[in-house]
Order: sequence, then C-alpha cells, then structure tokens
Amino acid sequence: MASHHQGGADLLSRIALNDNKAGMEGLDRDKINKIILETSKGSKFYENELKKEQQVNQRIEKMMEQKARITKEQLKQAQAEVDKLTCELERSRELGRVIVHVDMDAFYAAVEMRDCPELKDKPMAVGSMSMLSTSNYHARRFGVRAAMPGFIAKKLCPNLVIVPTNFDKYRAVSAQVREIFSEYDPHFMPMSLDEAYLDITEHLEQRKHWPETIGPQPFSTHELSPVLFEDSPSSSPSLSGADGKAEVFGTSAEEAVREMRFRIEQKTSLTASAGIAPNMMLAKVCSDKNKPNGQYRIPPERQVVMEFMKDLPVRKVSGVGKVTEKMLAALGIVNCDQLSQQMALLSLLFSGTSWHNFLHISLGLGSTCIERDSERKSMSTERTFGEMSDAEEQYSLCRDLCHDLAQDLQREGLKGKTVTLKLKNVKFEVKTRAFTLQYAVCTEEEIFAAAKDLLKVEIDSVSPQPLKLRLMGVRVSGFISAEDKKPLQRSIMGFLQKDGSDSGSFTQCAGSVLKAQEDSDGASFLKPQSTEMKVPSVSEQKSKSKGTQQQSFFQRAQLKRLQQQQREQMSVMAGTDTTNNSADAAAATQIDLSTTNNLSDTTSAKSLSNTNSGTDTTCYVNKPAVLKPSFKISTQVLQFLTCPVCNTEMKDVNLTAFNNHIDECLKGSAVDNEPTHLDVPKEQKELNSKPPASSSESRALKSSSHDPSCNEEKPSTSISVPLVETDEDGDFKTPFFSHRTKINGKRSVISKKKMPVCESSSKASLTTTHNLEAVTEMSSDSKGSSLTCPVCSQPQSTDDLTLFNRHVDMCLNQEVLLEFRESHPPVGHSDEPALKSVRGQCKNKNNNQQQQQKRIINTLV
DNA sequence: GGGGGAAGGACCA
DNA sequence: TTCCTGGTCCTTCCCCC
Repeated sequence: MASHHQGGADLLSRIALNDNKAGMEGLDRDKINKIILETSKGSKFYENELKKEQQVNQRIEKMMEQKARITKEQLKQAQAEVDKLTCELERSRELGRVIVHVDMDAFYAAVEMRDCPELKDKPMAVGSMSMLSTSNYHARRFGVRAAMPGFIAKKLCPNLVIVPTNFDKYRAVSAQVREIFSEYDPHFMPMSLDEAYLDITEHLEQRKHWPETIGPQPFSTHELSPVLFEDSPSSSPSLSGADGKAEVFGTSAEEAVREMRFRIEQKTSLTASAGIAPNMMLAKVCSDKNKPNGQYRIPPERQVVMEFMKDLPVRKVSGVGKVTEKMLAALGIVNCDQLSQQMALLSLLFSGTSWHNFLHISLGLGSTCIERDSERKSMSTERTFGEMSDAEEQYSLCRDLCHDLAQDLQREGLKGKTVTLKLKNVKFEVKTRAFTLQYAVCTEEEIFAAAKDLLKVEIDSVSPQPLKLRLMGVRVSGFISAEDKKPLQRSIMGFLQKDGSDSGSFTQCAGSVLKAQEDSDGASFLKPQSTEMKVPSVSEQKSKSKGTQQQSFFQRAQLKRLQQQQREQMSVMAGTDTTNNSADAAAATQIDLSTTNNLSDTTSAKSLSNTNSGTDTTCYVNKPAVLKPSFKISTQVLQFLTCPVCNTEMKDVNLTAFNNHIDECLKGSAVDNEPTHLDVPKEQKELNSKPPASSSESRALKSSSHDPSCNEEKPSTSISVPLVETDEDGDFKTPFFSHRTKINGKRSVISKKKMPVCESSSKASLTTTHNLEAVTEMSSDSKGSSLTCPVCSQPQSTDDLTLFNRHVDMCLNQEVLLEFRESHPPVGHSDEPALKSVRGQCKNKNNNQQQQQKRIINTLV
C-alpha cells in the first residue's frame, strides 16, 4: 500500500513521468524524473502542482479516517447491496454487439513523419517549446511524451526536433480515415481527429453472406506503407511481404478490423490500432493493448471478459485518472480484480455515481450503444497569455472573448442564461465566477455586461494590488431548451402557418439549420428534435432502423443513394445561382408585409406539407422558381429589427441594408455548410459569413491583423499557443472537429466534437416545396384593415396594435405550454420546474424572440 | 430535506 | 524564458422554501 503521507517522492507523482503508455517501457525512470524535477522545480507551475498534490493527500487521509470508522455490520449490509446490484447488472449484460475502438498511432507525429521522411529516424515531437502534442517512438525512448512542455523535452533529448502543428493537414487525413470508418459503420462515433468507436455488428452480418454475393473483398496493395515504427508489427502479415497482389480478408470480426486497418494504411500510409469487444469500455482498453499497429479482441463470452478484467490496472480504464488511481491505490486497489473485491467498501466511501461506475468496470460492463452526442450544455472560449496586470487590458480582453463567444453562440443558434468568468492567476490558481441572468443571452454586449461585472468584483477584491492573470475565459451555459426556443421559430413561419408543422426544420436560426444539415448526412452528432422535425430525415429513418432491425445491404445502398441525391441537389442549387439562392432563402425567411395580414391560406400550406410527412427527405429541397424578390420587407418604418438568422439586433436600420444583411447571413450559413468546410479556415468563413457594417466587423479585421490586447501573448507564430490534447496513446489531441483555429494566435472553437462523416452541401435555404408555394400564394393576398393572428389564425383588429400584440403573446404562451405538455407528458412532479421555466420564458418581457415578432408586427402599421 | 445555483475539481480528447 | 483548451460531469457548500 502506497504511503500517501508527506513523502517527498509521493509529492512528485503529479509531475513525474507517466510511462505506462505505448513505446515507453523499460526507460530509466529515475534519470528522467530527475531531469524533469530539476527543470520544473521552483516554477509557479510546479508549486501549484505540489499544492494540488497535497490536497489529494488530504482527501485520502479523510477517506482513510472514514474507512477506520466503518463497522463490520455496515460492511455486511453494503456487501448485500452490492451483490443485489451485481445480479441485476449480470442479468442485463449484453454481449451481442461488436464494438470497435480505432486509434491512429502517434497521429500528428506520424503525419509529419510521413510528409517529411528525414524525420523518420530522428526523435521528434509535434507542438512547441511550451507544450508538445505528441512524440514519435524514438522520442518516447528519451521519456519525451505528449503533455510535456517542449523545453523539458529538450532537456531530456537535446536532439529532439519539434515540428509545429498543422491542423489542416491532420483534418484532411482524418477525413480520409473517416471515409473508411463510414463503410463499416455509417453511424460511427468520432471522438477526436484520430479516434472513433464503431459498431460493426451489422457489417459483420453482411460479411457472412459474402460468399453468396460478392465474396471476400480483395484489396490491391498498390503501395507499401513507410515503416513508421521500426519495431512495430505489420497490420497484416501478408502486407509486409506484399508482392503487389491482392490482399483478401475473411468474414470474422478480426478480419474485418484487420481489413479496415489495412485500408487505412493503404490510403494514408499511417497505421492504426484497434480494440474489438462487446462494449465501448472494453474496446477502448483493447485498442491500447497491442499499440502501435496492432489489434486485440475480447470475444463475447462472460468468462473471457471477467478473465480479461482480472489483471487490468484500473488506470487503464477510461474515466480513471491520476487522482482516482491514487485514491484507489491507498485502499490497496490497483487492478480490477481488487476493485471487485472491495466493492462493499467502495460503496461506503464513494458517492453512488462513483461506486456504480466502479462496479460496472469491475464486471467488465460498458455501453453497448454508440450514441450520438447529446445536446451541448455549454460553450466557452479561453485564452492563455503572459502575465497581465493592467485592468484596462483585462477588460479589453474580456470583451474580445465575449465577442468570439457571441459569434460561436450565434453560429449555433444558442442562448444561455449563465455567464461564467474563468480566471487563472500567475500562480496557476483557477477561479470561476458565475452569474445567472433572468433571460438567455447570446450577443457580445449582453455577455460582456455580465462578464465585466464578474471581472470587476475580482479586480476590486485584490485592489489596490493588481490582479495578475495568465488566463481568462468566458463561458455561457444554461441554454434555453428547444421548447423555449419555439417562439423564435415561430417568429417567421408562425406568420405563414398556423401550426408551424414544417417550420421547425426551416425557421430555426442559422445554427440550427446547420444541425439539421449535419443530421441528414448520415453522421449527425446531434439528435433531431422530434418536436421540430415533423418530416423524418434520412438519418432519422436510419437511426430508427438501427438497433431495432438490421438493415440489408440493399437498404443501406438505397439510403446512400438518397443522401447522394440530396447532396447533388443541394450542390446544384448552391452552384447554379448563389445570388438567387440566397435571395430565395432570404425571401423564405422574410415577410412581405403585404402578405402577413391575411393568412387564411395557411390551411393549404399545412395540408400540402402534411402530404409530405413520412416521405423521404427530398422534400427538404428548395424550389428556387417559386421565390420572388417581392417577399422582401417593403416598409420603410422599421426602427429596430432582429436578424432572423444571426439574431443580431439592428437599430434604425435601412431596409435594404437589413435585407442585405439577412442575405449575407444566409449566405454565411450556407458557406458554413459547404462540403469543404472541413478545410475552410475559420477566418475565411467569418469573412464569408460576416454581417456587413456591424461594429464587430472592425474588431474582427483588427484582430486578424493586430490586436493590442493580445500583445502579451507569446509570439504569434503558428505555434505560439500549443494545441495539446491527450489520449490513450499518450498523445495529446485536439477534440475531434473542434475547428480550432487561431485569430492572431488566439484559439476558439467553432463547434464541438460533432462532425459529419462527410459534409453535405448547404441546406441554409431548406424548406419544403409546398411551404414555398404557400408563401407565394399568401404573398399575392390583398391587404386588409385587420391582421390575422399568426398563432390562432383568427382575424384581429389592428386599430390598437398593443391589443393585437397582447393577443399574439397570449396565443403564443398557450401554444408553447400546449406543445410543452405534449412533448413532456407529466411524470410525477418532475416537469413542474421546467414548466415554470417555460412560463417564465413566455412572460419574460426581455424575451428576444417574442420581441422580435412584435417588432415585425409593429412594422405592419 | 430537497432543489438549485455557485464554485471548484477530475477527467476526457 | 517556457506547462493548453474546451467540454462534461461530479461534489460540496450554501441558501431558500
């Protein structure tokens, strides 16, 4: 049992070399640790690590005291509970799925070595002097690994070559690899640029029938891969001796995965490792087992799984980090066998969530369903810089962060109520300060208003001393739910259709349209919101079929064709006449004032669109011919308008400018959805999509050339801020499809790790043909002295606009509540708070979405 | 005592 | 000279009903 008390060596565990990763066996640990210690000692970082180490030690001491107080009786009771739960878990154990975890070997380093063969024989790492992303296997022999600062690595290995990161390149390679993944599982779940989970159960079913249909697939070995790791085994025994002939693979899971890795190697000249197991937890562990360039399979038998778990160190399991490892070690638990034997004790010392997780691990259980990412919970941006003490500078930086964050939020159509400021001082101490607002925000001004107050409190708290910072971040969370967003969706289509049956997929702001688009591509990472998507998309149909019934090869091919058709139609539209297209899209989202006062034809729109329900997704395809420029807002009395795409509020805006702005926004979201957007730098996309003449534009331009607030940053070379992530391979990685790019050396994230397998073309102007026909019909309607309520369709007098607005508000409140109740059938009292929040949302005078409607209504007079 | 916000931390890629 | 960033989930504390 490790002595966790104040032993000097123990305090080092956070800083010392972590050598349990591939390629780092048999190193001279003591020598390496001595160098690391000498180089780090005395630094602020080191001091902070020591402090954290002591905190962990205190936690352990507390835990040990608690353990000493546990009685035999308590332990017995706990054991009974554990046994009961174990029985339940055993009963529900599922071994039927074949889950694969694929991980590219030393990905960034391997890509750089492939492209620069002279690096192959040298110790090299990717990153910068401040942080390394990954290292090759030569460098690992010196103890150089990911997450290590370059300057320490240089001490360990003076000949180390440090190559700057090139994410465009890694993304391009990643796209190639993903193409292969999608052929084995179109629903595969990417975890980062180099890593993914696949469920190949269905693929294996098809493979079984190969002899009757196409037979084992031969792959020609057109090119031999370079040897990236001289000691690595070949991915395919016959590959190494390849004589230019075809390589044939069998129908088993191992053969399928070997084939997949072979194809990756053929296509990219890079090797991958894989794990095959009945669940995700095991597959992940397995992929590390024969790294690099190897694979390992756990067959779907309970006995074999348990045998495998027995000797497995707990640290190898995803989710068990260095703190958990140390706490378990203090209890004498190092491997999973010990874990299962101590479950009763653990259930008394850890929270329910924690010990349930331990129990799952000890039984070799994990998720068997590769689920798409759920809805995003928060969005943030942060920046590290040199010491910054000047308050003015700090406020300026804070505003910049809010600006970037607002852009990202608006791009995804998100609004959140909680604004959190994150600060790291020069001692590496992290503080977060949060404030929850009454209403959801997404604009730079709104976020900054909250963030600057939080910052002020912190600056004042140390005054007259300056606040010495090395990092600042801003986060927005507590996003309003889909139900809460309803009024926004109705803001446009609500005028056109009483029940908004098809409006959901169409009238969401740009970000949401983007989601729908990703979804239709067969690799969506965002669940379609059923309340919004009345017409099932291809992927919806697919996800429905998945798990409940196996898709035949034919069905898959059909789906693929459908998607292809969709893409082609989109790209034809995008390519033929972009001006018209954006105008069309704009037309569909803008209301000709002359059309809104009589919506009696909404029924035709509704019934027509209903006939489309249940048919394929081609109904999403726009029909440019029915769109007319006359739909544009034609009044001249607008004073305050909100762009339906980006949500930007525009004061005293000239109508032509407003229309142009919407066009630009729509074009922008189209650009964001281009098939090539994987490789489009953020800066470029921003230029494409930027609304004109906004105050933020000048800042963006400034920031792309020089931003004085950032002059504290490390030199703005492409490697100024290291992009460091870590994975089981010991590599630090960027989250998959983070789209992290730098503006003047700053990083920001455009979208999370949600990434289509292959991007589809633009659907910024998605709607149904029938919708647009309805629009056309309505636009030709004559004006009258009364207005039709966009919600209830009842004609209302417009003599008193306030009364009319109030009526619309009431209708909306009722509608939203009704829809909320429909989509949230009451379960005890659990829905009450949410209901309250909906009510609050509806009542909220500041609710931008309703305001937006009112503003448009106001323009009618 | 439970719900919910705030703060901080573990862990992941 | 020099030790990242963005996201989720969990725990703990505290306040309020």
